[in-house]
Amino acid sequence: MPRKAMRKVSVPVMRRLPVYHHFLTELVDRGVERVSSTMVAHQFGYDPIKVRKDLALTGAVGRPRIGFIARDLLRHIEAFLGWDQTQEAVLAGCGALGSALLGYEGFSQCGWEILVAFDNDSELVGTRINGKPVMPMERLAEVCRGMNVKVGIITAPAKSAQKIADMMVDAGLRGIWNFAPTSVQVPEGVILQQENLLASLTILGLKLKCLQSAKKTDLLIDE
Amino acid sequence: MPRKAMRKVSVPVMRRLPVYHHFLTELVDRGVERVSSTMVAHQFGYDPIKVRKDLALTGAVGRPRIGFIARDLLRHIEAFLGWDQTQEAVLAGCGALGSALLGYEGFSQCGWEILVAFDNDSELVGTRINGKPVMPMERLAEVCRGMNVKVGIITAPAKSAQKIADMMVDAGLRGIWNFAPTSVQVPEGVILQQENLLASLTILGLKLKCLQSAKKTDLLIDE
DNA sequence: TAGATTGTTAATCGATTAACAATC
DNA sequence: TAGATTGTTAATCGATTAACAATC
Repeated sequence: MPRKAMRKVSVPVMRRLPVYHHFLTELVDRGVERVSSTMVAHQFGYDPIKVRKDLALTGAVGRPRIGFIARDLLRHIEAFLGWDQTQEAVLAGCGALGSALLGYEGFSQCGWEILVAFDNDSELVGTRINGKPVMPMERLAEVCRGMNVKVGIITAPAKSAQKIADMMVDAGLRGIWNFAPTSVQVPEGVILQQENLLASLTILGLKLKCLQSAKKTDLLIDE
Repeated sequence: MPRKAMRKVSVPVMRRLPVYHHFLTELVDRGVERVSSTMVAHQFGYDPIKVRKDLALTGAVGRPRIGFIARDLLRHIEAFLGWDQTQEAVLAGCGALGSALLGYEGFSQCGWEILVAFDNDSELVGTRINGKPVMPMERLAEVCRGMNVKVGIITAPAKSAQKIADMMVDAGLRGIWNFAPTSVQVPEGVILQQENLLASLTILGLKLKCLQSAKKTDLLIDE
């Protein structure tokens, strides 16, 4: 096992690494064997030094003048992001968004698998959505404990989000990914990842407005 | 019209304001009339000074000892985020995720409306999904120009994302919100907002791993 | 070799946090 | 009034950027 550097990892870095990974995968698929930080940086308009530091975090080692071996770099990023290990989750709320996530093929790319979905709708319970069994909400704790799952995804309406989060915490889940457009409270020791689609759309709208009328508007910094 | 402060707005601020807005809306619905930065900060575990600065950006003015009038603050946030004006978009790719977005009620909260959806599937063309008409992809440019729409949402598979983005640019769109898990190139002057679900899930996984084995793991900074 | 790229150490820049006067 | 909260100005902290020696 390679010696891991004990360095701090910021959220921005964690957001960039998956993006690099995707780009590198495309390059490898096209037969490219060697990549440089400069090449990656240019693709995304980043500073090459920033990219080099990001990549260094993963433990990948490049060679001066040559750069990185693309496949090797990919493996390092995967190991760093935990994509080389299987991670399991359950999902609560089988509406349109929940169903979409149940069929999202991207998850398997990074080692995640949704094992079971839960819903209160008796029409759905017992069926399968994209191959995943749908069970009644009241079995959540039992199933999660039985399968030793630690992550739950909430794709239910806003008004039931807190109740579901409470059930998940009671079921021993330690990480919750919330798509419901509402703030949810979890106790200390439980990680809450809030997905905020409205924020993304709002940022797009603001950047656009800024671009269109450069005089009166506020300056926007992009990531 | 209130005098607007010409201050820089960072992406983190733009992400926090919608969250504050949601919380404040809940408070107002419960009959609360006055809120303080401290109250908001406590809800999200933020520094009160940070919240105060964020709120100050919107132009809202509070009173010492009293705080802000909740309704007034909401209006300022809405105006600042552009949520008080109608913004229109089209969507390309009516798969599970696209359909989910077409029915996402959150958009109307912040003034956005998806006018039309596009898809290549002749089974879908001519139907309506959640009330939105589905049209063939080749009509994209014509419809966008006719309706003067400037924002497009890509919810198509990764492999067709670039082609759709090119079509959108050709159709005169100035902002693209891409859900396809692939990097898309757009010319200068077009805003690209990349939605990266895998990054969010990866961050959750990393935080969880960090929490569980605090000794060997790297330090993670949360937002 | 020459030149490009890595990786590290220092400098900059900006966001967050602290300190404090003003005010209701 | 006393005390809490605002808003502003200064200090800190951390991420990004720059500089540069090492190396293939």
